[in-house]
Amino acid sequence: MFNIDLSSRVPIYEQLYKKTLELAIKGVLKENTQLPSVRGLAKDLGVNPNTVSKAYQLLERDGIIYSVSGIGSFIAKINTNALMEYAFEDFDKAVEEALKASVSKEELIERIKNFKVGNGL
Amino acid sequence: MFNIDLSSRVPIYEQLYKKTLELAIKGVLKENTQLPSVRGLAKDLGVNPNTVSKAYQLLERDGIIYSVSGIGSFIAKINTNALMEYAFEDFDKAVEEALKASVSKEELIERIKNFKVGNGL
DNA sequence: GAGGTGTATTACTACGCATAGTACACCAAA
DNA sequence: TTTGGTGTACTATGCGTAGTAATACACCTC
Repeated sequence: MFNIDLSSRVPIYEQLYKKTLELAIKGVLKENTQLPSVRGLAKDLGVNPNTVSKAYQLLERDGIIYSVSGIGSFIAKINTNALMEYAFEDFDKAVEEALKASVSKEELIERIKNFKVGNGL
Repeated sequence: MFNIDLSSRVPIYEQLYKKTLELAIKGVLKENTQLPSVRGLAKDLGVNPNTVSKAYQLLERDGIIYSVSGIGSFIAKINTNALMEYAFEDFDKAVEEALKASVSKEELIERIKNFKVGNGL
């Protein structure tokens, strides 16, 4: 559920943040669903509890989850539109870069149409 | 010509790499065009010569430029198709991520059509 | 009380980016 | 030949961030 890439240059806590957010957007994790405990998830992933804690704190700061001391962490009431905007964040940047590199909108659209999932790497 | 953002979290040498490649793709820098000298560009940008050197060495490794000791660095013979593939690298990643986050291709295409340059930040 | 939860703190290590300084080999032009 | 510019190489250092390690505390449930 929370696959992360330890060898990636993207920080672990950031991967956890994104993954959780992604699952929330997709609806896999619904409101009030309890997340794995800080220590439990850390053990599962083979990372330090502090790292998981950091991800959870960022998620709470941004209103994606809420944490209750002594109880656990849970998915918060979700504003779908706001979350969707987040989902477009990296996409917009990439589009901007491509356009600056003199790639036309039509080319980008064509590329999306022909896009096969699993191209990566 | 070589605007870079010193406060960005993207390494300077990587910004230089991308910027040079972008200019090569756009045709602003044509084959055999001489690039600024390592020391000269470093002074202009207010960075260390080693940093510029690193960018140039990566560019040479990837066949974007060629360097001649005692002379300078120049834009190499360009395989436009290959360079174009590079231009799509980040874009493809972003599309992949968006699709994984259950955003439809149609939504992405619509977003590109409505995209206004200068959205960023 | 025991054991689970989130939270906070301090110290430490590891790594990559960047700087600083120096040195060498090469080439072109005065 | 000398001078000054070029790329290249090397070592050392500083610095910020990520991550680990080890505690400790407060809270809740059973």
